[in-house]
Amino acid sequence: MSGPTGAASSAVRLAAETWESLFRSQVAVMRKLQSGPAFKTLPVKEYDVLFTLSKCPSGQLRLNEINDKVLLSQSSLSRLVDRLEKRGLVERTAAPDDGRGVLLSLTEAGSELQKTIGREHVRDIAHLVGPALTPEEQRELLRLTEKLRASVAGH
Amino acid sequence: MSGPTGAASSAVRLAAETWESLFRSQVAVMRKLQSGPAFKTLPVKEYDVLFTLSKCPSGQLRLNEINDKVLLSQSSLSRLVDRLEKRGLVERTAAPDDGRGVLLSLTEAGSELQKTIGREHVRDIAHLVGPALTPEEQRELLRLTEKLRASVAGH
DNA sequence: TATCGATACATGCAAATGCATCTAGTTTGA
DNA sequence: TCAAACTAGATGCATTTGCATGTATCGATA
Repeated sequence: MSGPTGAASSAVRLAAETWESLFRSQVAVMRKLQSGPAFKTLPVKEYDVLFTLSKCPSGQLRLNEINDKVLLSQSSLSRLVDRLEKRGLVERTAAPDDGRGVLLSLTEAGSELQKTIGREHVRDIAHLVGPALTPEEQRELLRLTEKLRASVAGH
Repeated sequence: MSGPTGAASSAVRLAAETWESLFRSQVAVMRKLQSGPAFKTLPVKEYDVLFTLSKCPSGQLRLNEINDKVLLSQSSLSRLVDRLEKRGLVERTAAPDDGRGVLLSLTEAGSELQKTIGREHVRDIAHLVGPALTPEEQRELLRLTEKLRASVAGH
């Protein structure tokens, strides 16, 4: 048996290995997904913004809310939205309650494109994840990652 | 009860939601990690290459092997290695068995820097993951993500 | 063994990204 | 109530990234 130091160190090691495994699995899956034909017309990061908007009940999100969901700097998101707007897929609106804020919403074309890519994307995901894990395992993975995300978000 | 179509669609939905949750948790954790002081001196992606080399038993890896672990195009990795080499952290060597190949290895300075950053990085991970999940949950998450990664890798 | 396709890595170049900074609007508190 | 500190988002600029392509080597086949 190791003493307290050994126990603490093994807890640290477990956390590190868990994160490493989560990260590498994300890389492996993402690599496959983004190489699919669905993302020839629109990069994954841009699709992700359309997707996030499509899932939001009000249909509108502040840029800083979107920024929380995406691994991009504030300025990069601003310019990514520029590109989406130039393509007519999203619309910027002044936030009614905050003069500094910008609300983003999907245009009709943006919504259509999201659905089109989304259908294929979801199929690709199912082909990768479905054979890898049983439904119970998927539910458990969903639960654990959601728990982790919630804990980290509440920093 | 829904018929076969309903069952299939719910399996697809579960896979999609699982992936979405895995992805968002990765984003949340990575965001925290990369904003830490450990990565002021070296970007996370560059650290990841040093780390990968440090874990490899032979101490040498082919560029294409590293490329499998990292979410970067081949050309981006090539230039990332240029930067590491310019800083004296890694060394390129011709692969003995394949005239096209390049072996990468850590220099002494690279190994030192990896250890220094790594110690702090591991601590940061433990502070994020440790409070979020019990050790059993972490082990299960590790198992599930590794199973997923292995399945996806074997395409 | 000469040829043709595939693989490993590098490089030119246009596009995307992040840092620092700017502007404008909001909140705080003396 | 007004100045100072703070927040949301945009922009200049240097760095990083990916796509397309180039060069060299490898492997299979005829």
